[in-house]
Amino acid sequence: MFSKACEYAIRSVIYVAQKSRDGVKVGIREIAKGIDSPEHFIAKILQDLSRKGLIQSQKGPSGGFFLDERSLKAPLADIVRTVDGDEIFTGCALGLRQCSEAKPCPLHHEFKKIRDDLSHLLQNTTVGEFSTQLDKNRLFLKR
Amino acid sequence: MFSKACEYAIRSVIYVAQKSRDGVKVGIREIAKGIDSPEHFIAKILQDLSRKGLIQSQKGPSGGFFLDERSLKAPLADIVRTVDGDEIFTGCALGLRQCSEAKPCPLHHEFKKIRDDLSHLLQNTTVGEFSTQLDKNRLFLKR
DNA sequence: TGAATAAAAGAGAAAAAACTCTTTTATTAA
DNA sequence: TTAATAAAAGAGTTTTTTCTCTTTTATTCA
Repeated sequence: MFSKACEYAIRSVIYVAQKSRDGVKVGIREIAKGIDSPEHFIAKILQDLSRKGLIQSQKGPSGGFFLDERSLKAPLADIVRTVDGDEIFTGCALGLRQCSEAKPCPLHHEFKKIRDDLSHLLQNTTVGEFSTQLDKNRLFLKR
Repeated sequence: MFSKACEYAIRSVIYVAQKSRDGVKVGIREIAKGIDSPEHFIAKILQDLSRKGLIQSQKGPSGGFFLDERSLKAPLADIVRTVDGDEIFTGCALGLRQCSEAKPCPLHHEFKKIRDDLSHLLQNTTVGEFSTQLDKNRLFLKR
C-alpha cells in the first residue's frame, strides 16, 4: 500500500505531533526508538519533510523535531503525497497509464470507490489528532 | 497498491480468460503484446501461476496458455494472493507487525473498512467476467 | 522420427527501495 | 568563544523488485 518510507514518515510525524502538543522537541534517536524504525533512514525522510515544511526542526543543543500549529492540522494526505507521490490517489490499480472513465481498465469503476474512500480518509485525518489516544495507550506506533 | 508483477498477472490472466472463452490458446508473445508488458517477465509470473494451477498451459506447437472452467471462475483474490501474498488483505497500513483490534495503530479502525472493501471486491470478482466488455472495447488492458 | 514450436527453467543484469555510515553545518550554553 | 549537541548533507551498501537472455524440456505434426 504505502512504501516503508511512507509508513515510517506517518508514524514519525504522529509521534512528533504527540510530543509537540506538550511543547517538547524530540531528537531523531528518540523518534527512531519511539516508532521502532531505522534511525538514519528516518533521518533522511524527516529531512525531506522538513525542507517541504511539513515538519519543523531546529539544530543544536535542545534542538530536534517538532510541529507548529499549522503542521499539526495538516492532513496525512500531505505526508503520503510528499513521500510516495500521488500514485495511490490517482493511479490505476492495474498500472495502466491512460486508465480513465473513457478508457477504463477492468477494475476501474469498482476501484474508484476504494481509492476515493482512501483519499477521503487521508484527507480528513490530521497529523495531530491521535495524541490523546496515544497517551492513553489506546493506540500504538510500534511493533 | 499491487506490485508490477501482480498488475501484469491480473492483466495477463484476464487477457487469457477472454481468449479462452473462444477456446483459443495463447502464446506468451501475444499476451505480452496484448497487455503491453515485458515478455520474459510475465513468462516467469505465468509459470508460477501455472505451477499453482491458476492458469493452464501446454507446451509445443499449438500450445500456449489457457484457462479451464475452474480457473475462469477463480476470484482475482487468488491471483493477488499468489503473486503478492496477503499483506494487502491483512497487513497493517503503517507496517506494524502486531497491529490488531487489541493493539491498533492510529489508522487501524478506519483502514479496516477500506481493506475489507478491497478484499470483497477481489474475492467477488472473477478472472473470466470481463470478456464481453473487453470484446466490445468498453474495457482495456493496455496503455 | 525429426524439425519446429512453445513453455519451463536457469542464471543472471539493471533499477529501485531500504538502510547505513561519515562529515558538515548550525545552534546553544557554559 | 569554544565545546557539545543535533540536524543536514553526502556518499555509500544491501536487499528487493523488475526485467532480460539463454538453454532445456515437452509436444505436435509432417
